[in-house]
Amino acid sequence: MNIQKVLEAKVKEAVLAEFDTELPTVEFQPTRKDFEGDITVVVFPMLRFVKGNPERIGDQIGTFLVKEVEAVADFNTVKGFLNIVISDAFYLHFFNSIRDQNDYGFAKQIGKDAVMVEYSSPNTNKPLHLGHIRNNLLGYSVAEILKASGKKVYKTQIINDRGIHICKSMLAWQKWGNGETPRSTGLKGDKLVGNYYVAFDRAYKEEMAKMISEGIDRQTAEKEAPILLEAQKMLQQWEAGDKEVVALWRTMNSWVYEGFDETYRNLGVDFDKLYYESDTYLLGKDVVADGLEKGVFYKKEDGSVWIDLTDEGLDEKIVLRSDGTAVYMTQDIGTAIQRVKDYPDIGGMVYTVGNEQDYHFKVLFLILKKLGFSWAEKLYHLSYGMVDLPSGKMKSREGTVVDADDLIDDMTATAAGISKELGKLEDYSEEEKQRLYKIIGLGALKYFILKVDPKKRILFNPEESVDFQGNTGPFIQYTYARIQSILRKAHQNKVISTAKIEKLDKLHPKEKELIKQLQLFPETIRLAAENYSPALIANYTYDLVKEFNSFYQQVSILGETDGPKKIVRVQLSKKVGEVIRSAFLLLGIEVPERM
RNA sequence: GGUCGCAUAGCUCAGCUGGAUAGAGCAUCUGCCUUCUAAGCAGACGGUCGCAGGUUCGAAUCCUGCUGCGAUCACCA
Repeated sequence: MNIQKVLEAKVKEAVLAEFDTELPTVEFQPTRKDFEGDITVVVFPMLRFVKGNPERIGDQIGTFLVKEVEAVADFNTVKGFLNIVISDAFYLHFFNSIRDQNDYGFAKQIGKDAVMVEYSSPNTNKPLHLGHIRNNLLGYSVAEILKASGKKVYKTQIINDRGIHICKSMLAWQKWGNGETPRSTGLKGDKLVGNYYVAFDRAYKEEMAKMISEGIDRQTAEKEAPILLEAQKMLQQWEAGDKEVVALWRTMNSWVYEGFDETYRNLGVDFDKLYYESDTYLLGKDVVADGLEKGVFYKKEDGSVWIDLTDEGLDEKIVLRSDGTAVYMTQDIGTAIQRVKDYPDIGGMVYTVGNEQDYHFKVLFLILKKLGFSWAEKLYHLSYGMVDLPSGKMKSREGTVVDADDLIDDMTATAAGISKELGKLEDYSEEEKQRLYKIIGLGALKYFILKVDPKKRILFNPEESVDFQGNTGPFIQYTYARIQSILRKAHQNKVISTAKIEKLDKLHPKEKELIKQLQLFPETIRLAAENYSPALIANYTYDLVKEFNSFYQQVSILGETDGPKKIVRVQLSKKVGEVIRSAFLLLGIEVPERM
């Protein structure tokens, strides 16, 4: 039972008994560190209903609570703040109640509705970079958090496997590739294809420069450079099903997929269902026809179809070109509907896409609502800020990107360097070491990205490597490893006991703080799910870990001579370890047994 | 120009539906490894919460205006 709920009822009771007044709500906050107490009732808001001196009101309520509520041991009132001291027995009892819950903090499945979470969704013409990493980590983590909050989740992505971008790579490969393959070059498939995308761009720019020097204006040059026209022609051939073009497209995409799979595997993300744009790009047109009949859309004289969103403070938006072909919006409408057809239990969707597309999703969701789909109310654009470099935006064509694979390797190498310096793992095999370095390196990277509020942009400076000390993934992993070390020793010394210690003289203040922090875990998961924010989980875990390290420093665990106390401390350490592990699982970060 | 987002310590970030003296980490400086892992702990230093108004008993938090940064406003994706 939640202590705050109990107190809320009792405070209301107290006010009714003492002042003959009914309170609508009671405001609580955790007691600040500088005061004695665990939970604080703010008296000020009551003054609207109860006349009098806040300090005296607080005292009266406090006296009532001490008398009526077993868990309330003491209180003090400072100005308008009634600080309530909760008994050690209550915390100990609470701890015992969660001690054996393996899935502590995770909600049971609520309702039948599933959520589909889309993330990653790359173009297939170039390798993944740091921006994609943020996207993947966010999407994956939010999916896990939603699961932990009791939702059924389908992870998905739509792979942008067709369009002018891939034709550019294909064309360049055709021209200058000499039949190169990942196998013949030893290059990762996505890297190989990406190189040709860059090669295309270089040639394109050269042609433009030449045209401009011949007196053609820039705009015309941009549109009419021969190589671009050639790529556009290739796209038309693809759409017409030209055998040779389609075969090349298949081959090059398959190279890219192999590369992507490797990166996803390294990153530790996965998907339940893949959608390909080549399958979905024609979807949505029939829906537009429906919407026309319903009057959601209207047709202009030239035959193009639009929606008027000026009433909602937006613009008019095209949903079908005058030649009857689909635009991006059309596809997205069709794809959303297709997904619900594929998974009828979907009650909502989350789109993990950068904030540059805020407007697009606002419009998309509005259209789907206007079309009357029940699930349209539960669509969420998980919009996140760009990852910028000190030099500005990352641009793949200009080679100013932080490559995903390289970054993962760098982080692993840094972890290896630090680890070797500390030299605590001499008895590990080389294989075990490599595995550990990767866990730590990835832990540093993932935590670095996920601890920041998704909507804020991230500045990544490749010169300054990501920290491994302080508020970082490795710090938290280190604490976990420390706990495991204690548990191993406790096991050897047979201090592990399943006995529930219900009575102790007194909890150490640090023990009490730890239990209080543990208590917050379920609520933190709920909040993180509600706000689609892994950052809340990261911050929670950091606070927990800081509290534990302080406890570890001040209080002897295995050195404690009092038997029951020692058992509680070991059990508490174990539980903290479990919560760290659970929380990090939600962030997609592994924890090591040693480091 | 219209719309949306962001602005907190030198740097990177917390700060829940408004509540007590605005918190961490990094960096700088002090201590602490013959006791459970020093990737740690304890402490010092560091703030006009972008600016100006407003609402309120009370504002970093809510409202308005302004400034700065970013994004977006295609029969592109």
